[in-house]
Amino acid sequence: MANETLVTISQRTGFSISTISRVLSGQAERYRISPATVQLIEEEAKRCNYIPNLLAKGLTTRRTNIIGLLIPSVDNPYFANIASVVIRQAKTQGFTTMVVDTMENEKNEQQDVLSLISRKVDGIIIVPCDRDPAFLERISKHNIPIVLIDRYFDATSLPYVCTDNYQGGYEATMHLIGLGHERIACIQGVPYSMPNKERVRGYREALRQNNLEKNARVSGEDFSVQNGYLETKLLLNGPSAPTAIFTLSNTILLGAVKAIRESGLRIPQDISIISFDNNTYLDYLDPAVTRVSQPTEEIGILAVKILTESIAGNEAGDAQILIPPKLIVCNSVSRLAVHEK
Amino acid sequence: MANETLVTISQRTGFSISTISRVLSGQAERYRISPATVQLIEEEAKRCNYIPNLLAKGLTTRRTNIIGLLIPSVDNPYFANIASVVIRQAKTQGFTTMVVDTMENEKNEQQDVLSLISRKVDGIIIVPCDRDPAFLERISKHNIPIVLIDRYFDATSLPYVCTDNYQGGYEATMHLIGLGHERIACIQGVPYSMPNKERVRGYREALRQNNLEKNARVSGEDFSVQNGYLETKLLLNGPSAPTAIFTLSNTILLGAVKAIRESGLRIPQDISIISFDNNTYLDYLDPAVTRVSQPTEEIGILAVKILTESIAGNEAGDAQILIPPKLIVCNSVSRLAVHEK
DNA sequence: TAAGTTTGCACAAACGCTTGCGTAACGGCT
DNA sequence: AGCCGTTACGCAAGCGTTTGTGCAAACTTA
Repeated sequence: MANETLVTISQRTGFSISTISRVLSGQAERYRISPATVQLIEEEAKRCNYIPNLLAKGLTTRRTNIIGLLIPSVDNPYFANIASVVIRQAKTQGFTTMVVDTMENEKNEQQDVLSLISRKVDGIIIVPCDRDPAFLERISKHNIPIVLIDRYFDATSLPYVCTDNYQGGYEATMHLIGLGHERIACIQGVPYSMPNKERVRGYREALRQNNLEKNARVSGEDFSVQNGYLETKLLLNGPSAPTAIFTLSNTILLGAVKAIRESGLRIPQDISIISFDNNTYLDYLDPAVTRVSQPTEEIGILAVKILTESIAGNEAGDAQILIPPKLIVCNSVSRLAVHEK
Repeated sequence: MANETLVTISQRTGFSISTISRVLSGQAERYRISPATVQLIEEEAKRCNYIPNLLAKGLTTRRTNIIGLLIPSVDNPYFANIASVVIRQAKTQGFTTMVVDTMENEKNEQQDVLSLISRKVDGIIIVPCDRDPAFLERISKHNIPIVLIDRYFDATSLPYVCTDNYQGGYEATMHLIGLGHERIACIQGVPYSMPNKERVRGYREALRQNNLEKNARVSGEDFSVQNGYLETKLLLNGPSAPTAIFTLSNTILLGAVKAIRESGLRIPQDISIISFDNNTYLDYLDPAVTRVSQPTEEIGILAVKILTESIAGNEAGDAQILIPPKLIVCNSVSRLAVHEK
């Protein structure tokens, strides 16, 4: 009872394989198969639980309706969220998604991309962790569409959909300044990564516009809880401690919160904090954390849209899109009285 | 430069397709291909960037080295974590994972399973959301291995790897009782789901062993924040409010915390709380939440192991395994003085 | 009724790979 | 010289589809 194929149905109904194929793939009228025949074949297919072999179909049609999604860590809620959106959105377009976890390792990334190509995915959506676009650009020439998300490269023609990290950094900092803060420290993640660079650029620009550039303090080296913790310790114990800290990711935030609590300081009375990345739990911290929320939903949806268009041959494929983030204001930032400055 | 195949390599090297195939799939010595030939072919393959077509390979070998993973919600950190483990573990065994989000919908689930079978996955790991195992059992007869995780069915021979939810419910409740609590309310999720039933059973058994069964109070109807919020409101405003609340999931917990805060009560001084599910953020709530942590790592690893064994033909395939959870003690439960009882 | 048109389907090649079997060439042995 | 065992590879079938083309039979039309 296991493997029904077009052949077995053909034998049992007496029609040729091609007729069966056309009926079962909805091409009946295009090939003028009579309604009677169609019904016979469809009934038999149903009866014997025919399941088409998509490998064979893919081999001949050169289309698999699979898109590959590569992300650095499925375990990170931010990426999991994006994956969730992409999977759902792809499904509405008739695509199945293969999710690969590159573990933030460029070696893995290259290997995984090749593996997906081997599997003949129709297109690839990727959060690149390589510093160099060369590999992906080469792949892209192989006429397989690629869309970058969350991170992009400086001088590349690869299409991307990302948060406008510059604006996020800028708005967060302006928010702090607007409430009277002047000594604002920024704890960053991986310094060379594009999102990080842009966030820092926004931070600096906001300071500059308010003649505070001399107060700029950027430290930190990766997107880890540990990093947030250590850098915060240093800030709190150093000279002229900041009145506010801007953490560039949710992980860094957690480390910062831990360090602040250990020091006995209260948020926001003694020190204010603002962060990048959104998360349900941030509403349940005490106090709820003011943050820059990235438009994951829009990113996922747009990426799929661009990719599927490109797969369909419509060259909307070279879109390079930045989506503005949203500032979610909660209670982790205090308004400073003038004398406190 | 696009599509190199065995044929093109064959033409350029002058060797037959079969020879190329055997060399490139490491079967060279088994078929006594001379070292000189091997080197020639391998060099040419490298030079022209040959990428094997796994569709074709799958068609002939009837093995794809893909496993399908179906989970109810990629967006839920608990499931995302499991997915992460499965993907990583599967990769070490040479398998790629196709992740599908069933959105907690049994109709989707069936459709998704069929789709994966169409794609000729070698096996399936699934968090079932159907109440009835009939469909999966039928599929399983189709000689495609299936392993259930996180949830299982009562009277089925399908292999599974799950948390020992009974023990989790029992230990959490015993922990509360041990600290002097006697009025312990339990807010549950979907009542008929196996994990929920088992957790409640453990809760009741702990009460019973301490002659507190008359105090048992189980309410709630699904694993949502909303549910946790509403049920907690009811509990706090009802007669003889509990001294402790046991929430059966992280989502329910969040709702409960919100309700408690709104009521002005303090945790744990005024009311204690303990929850199911682990999450980094729980350490950063104030206070950090005492919780029953599910062994996601072990579940994922074991599930992959059982599945791959079964795929390999070794009938370790009918394992049914419960793994004990771990109690993580934080500060959300107070010790009650005797007179407070 | 002959010629032309339409209807309804079958043939067979192709997709890229694996694999059982066959066999030519060569060397060693008697 | 004849026989045999290796060595080193090639042949061709088959996996389950799709799809361009071909072709009888039926139906029109004049």
